[in-house]
Amino acid sequence: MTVLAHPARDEIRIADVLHALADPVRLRIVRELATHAEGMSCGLLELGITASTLTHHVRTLREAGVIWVRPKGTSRISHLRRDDLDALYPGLLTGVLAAPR
Amino acid sequence: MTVLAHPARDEIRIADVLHALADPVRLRIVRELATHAEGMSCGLLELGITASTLTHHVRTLREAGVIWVRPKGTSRISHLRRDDLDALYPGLLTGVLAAPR
DNA sequence: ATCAAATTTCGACGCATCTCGTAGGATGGG
DNA sequence: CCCATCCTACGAGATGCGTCGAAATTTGAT
Repeated sequence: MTVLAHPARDEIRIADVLHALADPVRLRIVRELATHAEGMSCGLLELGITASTLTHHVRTLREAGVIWVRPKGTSRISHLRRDDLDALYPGLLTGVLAAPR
Repeated sequence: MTVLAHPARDEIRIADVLHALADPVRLRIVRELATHAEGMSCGLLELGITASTLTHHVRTLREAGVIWVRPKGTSRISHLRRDDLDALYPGLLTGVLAAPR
């Protein structure tokens, strides 16, 4: 893959973001990334899924505008687009991350 | 139907709420209900769907814990569970409703 | 150049979901 | 009691989604 496509802030749509967050696996990824502001490789997470499934979820989050993904060596470093999401939907991310269940 | 089942506050799960909000039609319903604190019949909304499809969406929102539904005559009055959602996920509803797109 | 590690792509499989039409129940008015 | 209105239940069709395995790709190290 040459370049990873990310939506600009003004291209992010709330329905896509909500759909991206609605999956249990992706929600776990987002929670983990929220605790790693510097970014991290999602492949290091213990998610109980195969690598190909992880690729699918990371792409879903990226294309929805929830995370940034940049190559680093053979890995991909992901991190939350907290600034963009907070600007577009103030309180949404906070509310989701604060969820007791 | 005898009684409409609603999850108690502590039974509401974030994944269900996000899934319920992730559908365009349901998001429109939630936006409309947000402007009618006194509640309203969703059948009055111009959503471009059939009655049976509306029933499906209203049930999805109800079972996820997003709305209350109570019978009134031949209609069902729906209203947002804003207090419960704000208590569980402070900021989430605000962020969703503030969404420009 | 060769090899190993991380990730992606592709095809496929179930399962869920959104949609509708039709039929049926519940409520209120006459 | 009859009927109109609102909503629900059921079945069905089309689509979408999460998952996997196998093969291919990319990058860095030896």
